[in-house]
Amino acid sequence: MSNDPPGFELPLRLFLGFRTLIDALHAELARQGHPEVRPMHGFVMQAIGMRGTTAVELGRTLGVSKQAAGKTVETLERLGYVERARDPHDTRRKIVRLTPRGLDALTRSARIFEELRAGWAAKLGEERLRALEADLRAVTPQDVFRLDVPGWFG
Amino acid sequence: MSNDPPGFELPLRLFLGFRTLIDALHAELARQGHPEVRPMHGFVMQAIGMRGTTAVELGRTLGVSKQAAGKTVETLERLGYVERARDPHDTRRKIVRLTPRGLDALTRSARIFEELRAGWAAKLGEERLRALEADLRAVTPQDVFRLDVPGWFG
DNA sequence: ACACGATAGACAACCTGGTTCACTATTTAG
DNA sequence: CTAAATAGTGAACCAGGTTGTCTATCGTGT
Repeated sequence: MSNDPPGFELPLRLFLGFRTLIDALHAELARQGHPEVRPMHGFVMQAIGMRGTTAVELGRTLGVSKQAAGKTVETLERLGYVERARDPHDTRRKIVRLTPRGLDALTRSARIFEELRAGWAAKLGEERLRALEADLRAVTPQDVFRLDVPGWFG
Repeated sequence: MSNDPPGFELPLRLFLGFRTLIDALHAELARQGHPEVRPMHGFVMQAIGMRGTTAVELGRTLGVSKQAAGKTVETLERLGYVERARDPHDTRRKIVRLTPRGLDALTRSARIFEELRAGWAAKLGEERLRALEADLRAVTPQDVFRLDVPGWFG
C-alpha cells in the first residue's frame, strides 16, 4: 500500500529508540556524578558484573578480541570504575572487578533505566510496552550480551 | 514486581532488533553484488539522497563534522558509490551524487528492508508490527535522519 | 617428573572513523 | 572594495577495533 512507511523506518526507529534511552541515561548519569561514562562503558561494566571477570572472558562475552577488551578495561581502570588484581589460584589471570564507583554507576544506571521504562509505559501504557518487549524478544537472538556493539558498524 | 525484565533489557532489545535487521540487510546486499557496503555507507547514501548534497550539508544532516563527512564521502567515492563534481554556481562547493551503482545499492536496500519487515510481520502479525512501529514513533524524535549514528558511541 | 600444548595477558603495528585546528579559495554583504 | 562567512582540504590526534608475536603460567599425558 502506498502509505506504508518506507522499509528503512523500522530499523531507524529501533535505533532511535535505543539512542533515545541511552542518551537520556547518560545525561542523567552525568547529572548524578558520572559525566565521563560513555555508553560503551556501561555495557562493559554490565558485562563485568558483580562477580568480576578477566579480559579474555570479557572479550568472549562482548564478541571482541581479548586485546580490545583489555584496552577498554584499561580505560575503565584509568577512570576508576574497575580495578585489576592477580588471581591467586592462577597467576596468569587478572581479575577485573568493579570498584565502588563502578558499582555506583551500575546501580544508578539500573534505577535510571527503570525510570525511563516507566516514562515509556506512561506514554504507551504498560500493556503496549510489554507487548513491544515481547515482540522484540521474539525477533532478536536470545543472548542479550553478544551485542558485538563495538566496531560492528565499521 | 520481581520477574520484570531488568531495565536494561529494553534498550538492548531495541539495539538487537536494529542490528538483526542491519546485519540481515548487509548479508543479503553482499549476496546481491554489494559486499563492500558497510552499514555506515547505507545511512550516508540514504542521507545523500537522489538530489545530491555537499560535505558540509551532509555533515549537518548526520550530525558529524564536515571533515568526517568528507572522509566518508571519499571512501564511498573510492568504492564507486558516489561521485563529486564542482557546483557551477558556486565553485567552492562540490556536489556529491549517487552513481548508478550507488543508486542500485539503495534500491536493493529498500526492497530487502521490505522483505525483512515482511518477515517480522509473519512472526508477529501485521497488526502487532504496526503497533510496534506506532509505539516507537511515539517515543522517538520525529526527525529520523538526525541519527548522529557515527561516533555517538565513543 | 617433566615436556609440551593450551591459555592469559601485554605490546606493537595498523585500520577506520571520529575530533579540532589551521589554511586556502570563493562568495556575499556592508 | 573590503571584510565576514562559507566550502573544502590537510594535519595531528584519539578511541577502539584488528592481527601477529611474545612471555609466563597452567595442566595433562607419557
